[in-house]
Amino acid sequence: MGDQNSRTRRRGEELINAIHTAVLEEVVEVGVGRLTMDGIGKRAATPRSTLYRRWSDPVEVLLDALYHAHPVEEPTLGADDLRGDLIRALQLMVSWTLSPAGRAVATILTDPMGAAKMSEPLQERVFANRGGTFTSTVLRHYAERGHFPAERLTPVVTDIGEALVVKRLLDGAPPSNADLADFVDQAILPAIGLGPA
Amino acid sequence: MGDQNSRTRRRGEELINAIHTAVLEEVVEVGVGRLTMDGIGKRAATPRSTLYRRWSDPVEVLLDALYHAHPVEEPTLGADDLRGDLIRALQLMVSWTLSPAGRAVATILTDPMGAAKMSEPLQERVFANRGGTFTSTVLRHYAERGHFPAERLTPVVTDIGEALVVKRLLDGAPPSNADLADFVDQAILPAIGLGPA
DNA sequence: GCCATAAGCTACACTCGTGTATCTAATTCC
DNA sequence: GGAATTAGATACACGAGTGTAGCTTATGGC
Repeated sequence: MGDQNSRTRRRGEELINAIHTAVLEEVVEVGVGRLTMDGIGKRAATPRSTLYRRWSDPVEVLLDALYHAHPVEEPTLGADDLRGDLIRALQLMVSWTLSPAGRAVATILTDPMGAAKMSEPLQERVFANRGGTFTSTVLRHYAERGHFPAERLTPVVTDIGEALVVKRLLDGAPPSNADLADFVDQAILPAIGLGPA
Repeated sequence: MGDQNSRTRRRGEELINAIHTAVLEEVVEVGVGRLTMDGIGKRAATPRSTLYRRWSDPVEVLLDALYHAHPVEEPTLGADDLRGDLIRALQLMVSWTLSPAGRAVATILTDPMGAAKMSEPLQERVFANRGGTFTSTVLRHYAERGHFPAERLTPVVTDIGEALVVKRLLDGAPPSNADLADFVDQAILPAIGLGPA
């Protein structure tokens, strides 16, 4: 007995993954401003000295974790199903936002100091992959195929879906699939002239 | 010379106002998580002991400041000008959001710890005054007078304007009046069936 | 003008996070 | 199985923020 604590000493990838997981959890809980090597170390059950061997400060650890997180998926396009594709694009956005990396990014972007310190590296890594907003990919596709007048595709219109999702998330209640369908039916589709009226 | 530092010793209201101003500035700069008695005291040029005589911790100071801040204005209703009233309601929202108290509230709501600790007292104070969202007051008024079908007035529709404003604010670019007009013309009005199409 | 009130100032012990340094011991490569 | 590597465990001095306490001194009411 008593050999459980020493039987597994994590190394390399395994250890780093544990640390990455720990930072992402930690930042969501305390915010970027209160991110500390101590907190990360305790959560990952590793001494600070191990952290300092690789990173110089908590923000470096966080950036590294985000860099290694899974990238954002691209919305997939169905065949002639604008409404369905819009809903799926918003579902994609919601599920990413609720993932550890997504929650961490949200925490950073809304932090007074975090946004200033980290927005540049974040832009490159997290947002460069998808070329714009989630719904705009879908909307552009169907506008090009003449499903609705292309002049309706303004910056405001491509923001509507994401804006409604963000507002619900800020209110603390992640939108359900039914909510997303309402966003599409009651806000986005009317805005491109395909409303029920 | 040398009597400038002792000529004015602030007392009562004057001192408290200075402290309130200081907390609101401080919280916007560092966030709720990093709010300290020390920081507030330095910004207000008053020793910590004076703060502790009145409040027990930084969050108490902040809540007190918000409690004494000017409340949110109600949107005023013009005569038969739905579009103009909607734009004015959003202007009201933007200007409040950019005020010291508004910025402080935004910082609190998006802070991981702040939201949990303070949302209840905040709800009562800041949001109780206006019965809902900025645009919904306007929309309800015109729906009751038959300017558009009342069944279009869903929770989603009353959120559109606020959601777009919030998204722009999060992006770091407060919407101009022209932007607000676009929100109304391209998103809200179409959603209630009064679009250009 | 006197005096109670309350602000300004300073010091103290305490906690928490920081970097760094040093030592021990588990893993892995050869 | 031996050696190099690298995680784990302390320990340390340092700075920042915390509450508290005590003293000094403007200020305003009487």
